[in-house]
Amino acid sequence: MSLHLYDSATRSVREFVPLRPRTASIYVCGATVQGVPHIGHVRSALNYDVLRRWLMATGHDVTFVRNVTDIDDKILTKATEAGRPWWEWAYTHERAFEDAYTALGCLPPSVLPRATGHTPEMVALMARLIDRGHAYAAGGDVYFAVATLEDYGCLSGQRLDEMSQGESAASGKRDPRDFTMWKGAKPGEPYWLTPWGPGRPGWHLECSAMATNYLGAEFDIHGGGLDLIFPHHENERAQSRAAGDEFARYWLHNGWVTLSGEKMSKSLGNTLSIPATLRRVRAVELRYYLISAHYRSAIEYSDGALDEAVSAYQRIESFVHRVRERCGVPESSVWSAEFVAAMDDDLGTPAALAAIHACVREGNTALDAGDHSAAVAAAGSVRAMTGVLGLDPLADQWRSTSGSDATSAALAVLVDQLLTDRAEARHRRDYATADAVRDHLLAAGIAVEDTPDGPVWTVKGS
RNA sequence: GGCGGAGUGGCCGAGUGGCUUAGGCAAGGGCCUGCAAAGCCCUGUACGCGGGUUCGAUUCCCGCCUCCGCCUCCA
Repeated sequence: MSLHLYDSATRSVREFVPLRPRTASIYVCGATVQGVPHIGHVRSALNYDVLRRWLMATGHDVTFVRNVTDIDDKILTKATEAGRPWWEWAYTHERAFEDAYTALGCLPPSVLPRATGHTPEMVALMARLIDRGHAYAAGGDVYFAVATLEDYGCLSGQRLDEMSQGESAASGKRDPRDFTMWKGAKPGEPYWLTPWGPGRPGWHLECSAMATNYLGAEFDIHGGGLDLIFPHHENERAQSRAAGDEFARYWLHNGWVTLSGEKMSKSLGNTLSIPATLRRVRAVELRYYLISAHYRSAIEYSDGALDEAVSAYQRIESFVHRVRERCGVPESSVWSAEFVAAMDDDLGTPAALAAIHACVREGNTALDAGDHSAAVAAAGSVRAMTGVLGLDPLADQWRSTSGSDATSAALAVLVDQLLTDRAEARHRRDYATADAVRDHLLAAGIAVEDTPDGPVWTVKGS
């Protein structure tokens, strides 16, 4: 079995065969940086991060492009409302998105292109399309003529004759279904110069131009949220195919995070921001929650479900920590066959997590039996598998930043002294004193457990 | 109107024509422990409704109900 992925274009699971062996090129639609990131945005990024990590783990050299849409109607509108320059508004939110992705453990992209930095490529693409008769300039705008592309609509399953009529009057469209590739400048708006007049990029054009600029005319995987299939991805595909590019070979789309049964979206205002969520749970726990459902399923967010995910993750984490305290740091080792099969089956993270939990149970049993080598082996596997998902409890990413090595060492001396006192109290059966020490430490955030190897203490949340 | 997705045990959430019918969380019982904690073992007996196909359907087919998404702002 090798990696199989569900391809939205063919509506089927297909074996992933990269264009060039042992490599993978991925383009993911990033955010329009108009506001604060919410957990739906992060879920999307997380899914492609898991895809990327699995490809890397299985020996692929991955080029991963995630764009930033930093010029758009909403950015201009919101910046104006806030009385700030549009570029400051965009960059502020770009930083907020990058901070969220980084906090959740997403690997940085190979390149993070901004729309505003790629207008020459967009102009070149429009020129090719106009030459080929697929696009036309009118009234300062440039439009794509959808009727000129025979299979327009095939990605999303839309039929041209069934499509509603789009924005109507006052534009220079020849056909109301044509979409805007380039918007002519209005007074006071930023603009870039083109042979057809000053203006700014339309949303679809920028992704076609940037994807092919960095990945070539044909590349492996194009990803994004389910709502991007139409019109965004349909139009990207239309532009690039009409220009003669092969474009994406596999189209992946992730499901929603819904809130109160509705899609979380900017326009509905029912969003749950990342900064707010991270005040409640740790980033790694949120990551576990968002990965615990299959990427194509909808997640109906609830505080209760998030709490359950926190407990589930802590079970894994606590096993690895117990092994570390009692047997030394387990080195990342091998994946189980079940884990590999799950990941290869369209990134089956639920089954992959089940494989991890099976390994945790085996390891706990070994630890209880005093079989340290089996426990270390299990913990090594757990580290390897959680590592692929970006959830390794001992990864640097998730290390507590609360203290330096020096303060940790100082703390250890003090705690060990208290535990020595407690051991002496227990030895003379003075359990009241022994329990008082334990309660005292617990109140300070230090949990003490008695094990066959002696007492083990951990700082909560480390 | 067109296109698409979903309804699973107390909760989250996979999956499958029957076989051991994931996994986690929560609950109850047990083991372990001075007591805890953690862990381990056991228990619940689920697939929206009505038909059909089949030896057998939660899984396939038909109809119905409910919910959700997209149809040029959206991860």
